[in-house]
Amino acid sequence: MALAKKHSKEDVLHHLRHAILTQELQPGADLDEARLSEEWHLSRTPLREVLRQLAGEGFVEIRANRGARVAEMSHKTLRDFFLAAPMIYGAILRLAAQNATAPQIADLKAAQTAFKTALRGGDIAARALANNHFHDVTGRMAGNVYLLPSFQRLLIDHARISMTFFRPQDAEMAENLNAASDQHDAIIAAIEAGNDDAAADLAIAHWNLSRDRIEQFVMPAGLDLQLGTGTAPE
Amino acid sequence: MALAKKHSKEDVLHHLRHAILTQELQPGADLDEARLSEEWHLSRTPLREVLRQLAGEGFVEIRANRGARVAEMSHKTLRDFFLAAPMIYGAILRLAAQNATAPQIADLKAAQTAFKTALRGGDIAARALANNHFHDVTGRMAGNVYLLPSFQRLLIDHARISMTFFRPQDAEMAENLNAASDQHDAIIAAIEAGNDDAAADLAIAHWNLSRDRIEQFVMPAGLDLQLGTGTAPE
DNA sequence: ATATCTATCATTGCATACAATTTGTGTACA
DNA sequence: TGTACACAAATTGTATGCAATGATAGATAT
Repeated sequence: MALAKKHSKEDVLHHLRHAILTQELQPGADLDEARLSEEWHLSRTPLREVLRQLAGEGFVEIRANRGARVAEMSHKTLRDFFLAAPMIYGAILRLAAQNATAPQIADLKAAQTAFKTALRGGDIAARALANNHFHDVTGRMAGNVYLLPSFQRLLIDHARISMTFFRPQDAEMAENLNAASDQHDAIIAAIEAGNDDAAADLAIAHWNLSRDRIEQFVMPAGLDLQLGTGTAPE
Repeated sequence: MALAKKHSKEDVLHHLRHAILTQELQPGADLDEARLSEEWHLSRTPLREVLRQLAGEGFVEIRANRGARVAEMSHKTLRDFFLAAPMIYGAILRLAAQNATAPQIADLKAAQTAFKTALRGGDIAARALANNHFHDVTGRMAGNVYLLPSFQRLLIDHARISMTFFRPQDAEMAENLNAASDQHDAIIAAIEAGNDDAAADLAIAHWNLSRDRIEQFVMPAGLDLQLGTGTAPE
């Protein structure tokens, strides 16, 4: 897996980021320096620096003398998330519509194409990563150094939350995803037209859709069975 | 200066943060690993980790194979700053008013007392640090993990911009500072009363005041002399 | 005189060895 | 049986030496 000698530090960074975004490494998972350094054929010194950098980006948390763990997610996290997301994302998309350059718009379209491909492909992790990349591009379009740090953290947990709350069997959820894809298309159109009001509105709508998806999961319709009986009531 | 063996890593962190906030270390200044490690009696390994951590917090920038520098500030920075600040800070103060606990309010009052003392003391750097601490406390009151990263970056450059654009001789600027102090008092009152609308409004007003102070500096009234003559016109 | 190539120097990056801290386990004693 | 203490093991933190990379200056050729 990890034989390339040259950029192995970057490789670890990318791998860990992906693994955390896709929940291959779950929140709270222990990141052992010694194990990782063996696994990636890298000494502990640069590996510790990688973990420090990931901590700065919000992927992991480091406690003194107690090592690194994948950043936790709690109930409070969800609330904080949906409180902050519409505002930050609205601002990002508004600025993106104002400032996007032609090559950036090309990037965004490519990201959306990849997202649609991933949608058809059915690999949940690939979807989450593609979606993450789409939004990441909008962040760079906005180009505001003060907004970016919060936005990036939102994107991390957006991916993780999606992975947590996604039920592949559910038809309603599939429909929801198609709606999300359509919104991406609308977002691209608004940005390309430089219509910042429309872009900001779409941001809100997009996050509301996410919220609906999660509400479906957190507060499902009650099971139509009584515990311990194994038969439907009445 | 640095003889305590025990927490020297933390010491370096604090020192560098302060030095950067007060512009003792100016934007773009080179941070040499070897020099710092001698100066603080610490080997290069932990010192590099300190620099990595500061990079994550937005104090410094690291370029591969080319070392660390104090984070730059450009013209664009100022624009980005005043674009993002009212929104983020408004949100922070709104949440602070909703969520502040009694001990946090006590902290905030203590911070404001210290700020007033610093105002009278006349040490510009001390003022900037005291002001920074006041706002930092409001950030913790808000307690939203997604908003905090952007807020902290705003605070870093708020301190640095203040240090850059402050003219101690100017009477108008002294008056402006008193107004800022009064706003701090009003902010405390709004938070203590749990009045989130008022807190959010005060946030906007507070940043507008900052903007006025900087506009005075960036766009001063033209000098009443003609270049090259040495005499007043007319 | 200018430009380019090369050799040397300074600085950063990585690996290994060692020290310190924390965690886990066993045992003695109430 | 439960608690406290002490020792052992595992893991993190730090120091130092060496390798690799980028900057600088000098020499040579055009």
